[in-house]
Amino acid sequence: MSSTARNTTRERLEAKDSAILDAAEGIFAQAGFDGAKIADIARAASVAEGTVYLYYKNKRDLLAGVIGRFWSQLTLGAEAAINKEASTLDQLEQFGRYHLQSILDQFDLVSLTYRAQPQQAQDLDQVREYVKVFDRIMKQGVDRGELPPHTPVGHLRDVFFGTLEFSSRTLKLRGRSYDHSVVTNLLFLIAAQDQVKPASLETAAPSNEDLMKKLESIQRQLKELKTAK
Amino acid sequence: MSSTARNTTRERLEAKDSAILDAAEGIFAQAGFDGAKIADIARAASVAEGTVYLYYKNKRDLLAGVIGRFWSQLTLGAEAAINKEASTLDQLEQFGRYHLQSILDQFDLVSLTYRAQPQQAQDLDQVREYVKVFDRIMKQGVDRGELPPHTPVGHLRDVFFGTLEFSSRTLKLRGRSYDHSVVTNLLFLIAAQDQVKPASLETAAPSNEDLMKKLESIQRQLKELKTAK
DNA sequence: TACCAAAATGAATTTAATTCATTTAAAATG
DNA sequence: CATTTTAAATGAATTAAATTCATTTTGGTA
Repeated sequence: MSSTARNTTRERLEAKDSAILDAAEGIFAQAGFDGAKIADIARAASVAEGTVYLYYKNKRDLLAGVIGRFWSQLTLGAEAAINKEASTLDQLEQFGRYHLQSILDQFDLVSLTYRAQPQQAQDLDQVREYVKVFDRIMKQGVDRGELPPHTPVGHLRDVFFGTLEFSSRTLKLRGRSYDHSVVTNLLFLIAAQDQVKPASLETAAPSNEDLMKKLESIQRQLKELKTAK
Repeated sequence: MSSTARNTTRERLEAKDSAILDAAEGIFAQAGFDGAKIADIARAASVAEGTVYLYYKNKRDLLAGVIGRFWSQLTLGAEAAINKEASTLDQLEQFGRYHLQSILDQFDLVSLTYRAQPQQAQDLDQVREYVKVFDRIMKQGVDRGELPPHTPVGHLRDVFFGTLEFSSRTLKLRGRSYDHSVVTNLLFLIAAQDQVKPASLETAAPSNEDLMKKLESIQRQLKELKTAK
């Protein structure tokens, strides 16, 4: 067997695998897991039903293949969408925008990601890779001194992905499309957490606005007291 | 047919419906949607397979029944867990704690809620009712002046539920149990937003009415602090 | 007690995933 | 290039489980 021949064979097999994944992705997205029939997927991929089972152990495994490929591609896209020279907050904004747009575009596939208990732990490997994009941005932010050293990255990760996913559901439910204010608000929330507030300069007789600021400051302190207990 | 007899009959039917839901809840939670067999559910409920179909059109509809009941009960529990006299942030903390604890306890059922595209829009009615608990707390907060009038309730709702659900997934994934710091961190984020207003949002000069509301809020919080000691 | 209608049953049907004996195509051999 | 060997593909047969429905049972009413 020549090396050329082996390559050709492997390429042919990979092309068929791709065709099956493409077909499955379309049918799963359109019909959901239960609604998708292997017979339809096989027909769409121009192979026999039995052939699907040479590439994937069963229907669940086929779905895992589709989902895995989806998140891998998302990771590549995210890395391309983020400018590593930009400030941490800018990078988070780029990533947030990319993420929201992607999960809205491919809402049906994303929904299938979290169906039931993933049987195999490694079913979610590619999702974990994707999540690391966030972790890298945050780590860089801390290293650069743009984020405080105590930044709770783990918590913020859940805030980031949880908020964007629920926002995408809300948008879909209301039949609306990408809304940048979702990302803006989220970033504002994350940024506000570390905000250092400058002391205000006192000059003339206090206005109502000044009074309000003073009251707000008292309220802040009260809240801190309560949080502390 | 006497009214008493009719009641007895209805009660008997409702008891059977309950038995089927109980059985289904257990089997679905344990085996997932695909793994759950109607035959097993029927056996666990001590009815024939065919009987299940007198109460529910099909397997999907049965799952919807289980999920709907679950969220209805959660709504009742939430309302009991929240002290309506407490400050907005305290109520949010009570709700957040209750929510995280509940979805961790019944993680498998919660996961089934979002499986695939819900065919019927009204499949999520009970989830919507549950979400209104959050909206009511926020509305009260704005009315009382404890939250600024421009508070983006819709966005914060997605932050609240999204963060808690993703946090619960993270905790489960790592084999950990309820962690109060998740709720504390989330509340801190929400509170911080309330303190620091985005530069883009112009705030009108506060009226005396605003000042009075703020003072009333502070007074309420002081009372709570005193009671706590 | 006898009758009727509602409720329940479980065997039969249907649908769709999965298997596997057979065929076809590709690679290695000489 | 013809032959053998191995890998890949096929689709009919098998299996598993949801759903249906003809029949039986039950509870209420007269």
